[in-house]
Amino acid sequence: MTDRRPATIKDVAASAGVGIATVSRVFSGTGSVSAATRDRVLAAARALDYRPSALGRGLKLRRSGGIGLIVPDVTDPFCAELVAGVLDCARTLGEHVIVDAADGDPAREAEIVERLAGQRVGGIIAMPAGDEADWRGAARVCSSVVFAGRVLPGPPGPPDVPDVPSVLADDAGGVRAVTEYLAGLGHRRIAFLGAVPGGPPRVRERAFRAALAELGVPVEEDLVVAARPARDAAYAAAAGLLQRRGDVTAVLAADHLLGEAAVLVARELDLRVPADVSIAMVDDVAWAELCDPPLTAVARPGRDIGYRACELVLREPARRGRGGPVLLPTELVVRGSCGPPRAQRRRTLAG
Amino acid sequence: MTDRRPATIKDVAASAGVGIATVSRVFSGTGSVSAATRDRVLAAARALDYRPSALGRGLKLRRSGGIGLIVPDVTDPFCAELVAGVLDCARTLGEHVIVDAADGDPAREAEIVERLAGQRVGGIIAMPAGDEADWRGAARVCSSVVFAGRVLPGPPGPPDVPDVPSVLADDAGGVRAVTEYLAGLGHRRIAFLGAVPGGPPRVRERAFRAALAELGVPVEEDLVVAARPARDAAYAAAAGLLQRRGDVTAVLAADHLLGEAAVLVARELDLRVPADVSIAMVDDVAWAELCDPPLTAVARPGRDIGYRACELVLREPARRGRGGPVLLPTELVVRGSCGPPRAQRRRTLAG
DNA sequence: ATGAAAGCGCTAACAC
DNA sequence: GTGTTAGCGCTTTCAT
Repeated sequence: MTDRRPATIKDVAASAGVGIATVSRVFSGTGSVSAATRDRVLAAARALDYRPSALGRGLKLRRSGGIGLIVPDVTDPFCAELVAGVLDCARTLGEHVIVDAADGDPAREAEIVERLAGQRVGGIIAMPAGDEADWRGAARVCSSVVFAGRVLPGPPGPPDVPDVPSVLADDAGGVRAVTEYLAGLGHRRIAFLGAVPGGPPRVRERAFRAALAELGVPVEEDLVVAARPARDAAYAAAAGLLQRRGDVTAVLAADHLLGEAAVLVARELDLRVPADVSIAMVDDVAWAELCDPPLTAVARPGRDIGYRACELVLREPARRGRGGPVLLPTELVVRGSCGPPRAQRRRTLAG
Repeated sequence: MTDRRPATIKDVAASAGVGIATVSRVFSGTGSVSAATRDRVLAAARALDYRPSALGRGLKLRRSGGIGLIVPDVTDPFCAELVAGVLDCARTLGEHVIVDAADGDPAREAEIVERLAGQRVGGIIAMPAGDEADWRGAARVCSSVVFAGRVLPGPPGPPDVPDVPSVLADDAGGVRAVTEYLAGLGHRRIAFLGAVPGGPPRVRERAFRAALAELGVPVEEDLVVAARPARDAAYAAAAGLLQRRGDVTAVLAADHLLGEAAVLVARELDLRVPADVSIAMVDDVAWAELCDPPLTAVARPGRDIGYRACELVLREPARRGRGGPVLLPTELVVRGSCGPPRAQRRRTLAG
């Protein structure tokens, strides 16, 4: 059984006794073909197991179609949801998706963009790791780029990269909601476990401060800590915080890694949740519901973000980022990890 | 600023004052070019922001390169790890990966295969949902297909689809290890929460039975239950089991959905873990460590499986599935959710 | 070492 | 309605 090469349009044309243009018309749906001819062509194609080559078509049309998707890490639950959303939308629209993970490394991200450009993808969706400089070139390389779930780091005020639209979760709204919830429970010494400066723009931290200010609760700088986005750093930050300030009654973690760290440290310190400390976090990952007590969290619509971004990149390549980022609503999922604050407490790590 | 079309090899040739063949040679590394000429070409290319079109190259070479990856669900932690592994390997080898999710639907899976074939990918890696019939055609459509992390359902004995290699976790070994561990703790009434018949071949269940038999522990049919792969079905199965048989001292869940259900049901029934029931599961997902007590689990090397599958599909398209599936070792991660059995117990769901 | 030319499989004008 | 033809951007003999 020799592995013969795939049938081409020419084979089908010959076998059906028609010209190749007719075959093309049948498969691309363009032009008009008589029903009889169409049937003959279809029959021949089926017999030959013919499948139009996206390569030939793409070359002629000078675009391969398809979109590129760059995330930091496909195993991160939020990224995975976002990927799933993009896949859903692309499938609906009949496009394929080339996925790659940049692991937060701008250089690797740049390489991926380069490869995607070589593939002549129709658009790129990215949760960017690099900064403005890294993406300035990329935007030129591909007709349409959209950022999803995250924007470029940089000064708070101005837009990120000119003309790159983005679709994001309303993090500020989510953080405000959970902060108000915590304050409403009676908390006054709320700690914020956030990401390091220099990383993505700290909209969560800013929203936290703003919410506190609005509620008339003074912000204690000592309670706002930042960690690098890694498990050990997150744990260290959480441990440092909870040991240093035995009087915090609630911890708001800015992402699921930080939330995990908070839960682990609380357990290590024999702090009961929520009796001794309330814990809440951004990102409603699967374990939030499984842990004991289940964790109150701000759910970001990762799937919707991906879907929307894909729509943007595929359907509206013209309209570029006009009107600022698309903000999708978050939802505060209240579970058992937050309660009213308790009298002063002071603990240190055992051992 | 007009969005002019990308530079072609012809533009570069003209700009560098050489023939297009020379430019081709420079970029494909084939043939020999004088250093001086190479530099001129490179300079011209840089100036024009030239990037070879994978389309043109692919058409000429009659293959687009790249590989297709089909999983049931990218948000499933195991699938995500597998995807990450494939991505790692493909990146190393300079190939791109088209990913799509079939959601366990054979029809959707077939469509995806069809699309990938149209893209003329160099190979396909799949965690298959369909059965032998569905894949018989696919294998013909693409020169190299490999199954990863799962094989086709079907009769236990014979190979699955002729000539389709596969790389799998050693599930049987993992289940045997955890079963022996449980038995070693003193458990005699161990329940098995598995997948429905008709789904993937029940190697876990078979391994469980075999291990029990080997240990001289009689298998009670009543303690071996199966659920459809969905949260509600898993929960129902776990609840039914634990209520019906208040005397089980340990539960072995065949995947993380089932494990989740077991944990939730145990909590609902006010069963202390591991004092009242020990719980262990296959799949060492993130929450296993976060839940209280942390769950003992069989870790499957999802990432390695993906990596290996990618190597197989890319490097050894010739050697097709000779010597049966590649089996990668699992690891029993012992945490706090299993302990010695306790005296008889009898509980029912409150309300 | 380098250039000219022939296609790879397809679509889009343009004839008929 | 249908066939013919000219490329799309590239690799690859085959000359030079």
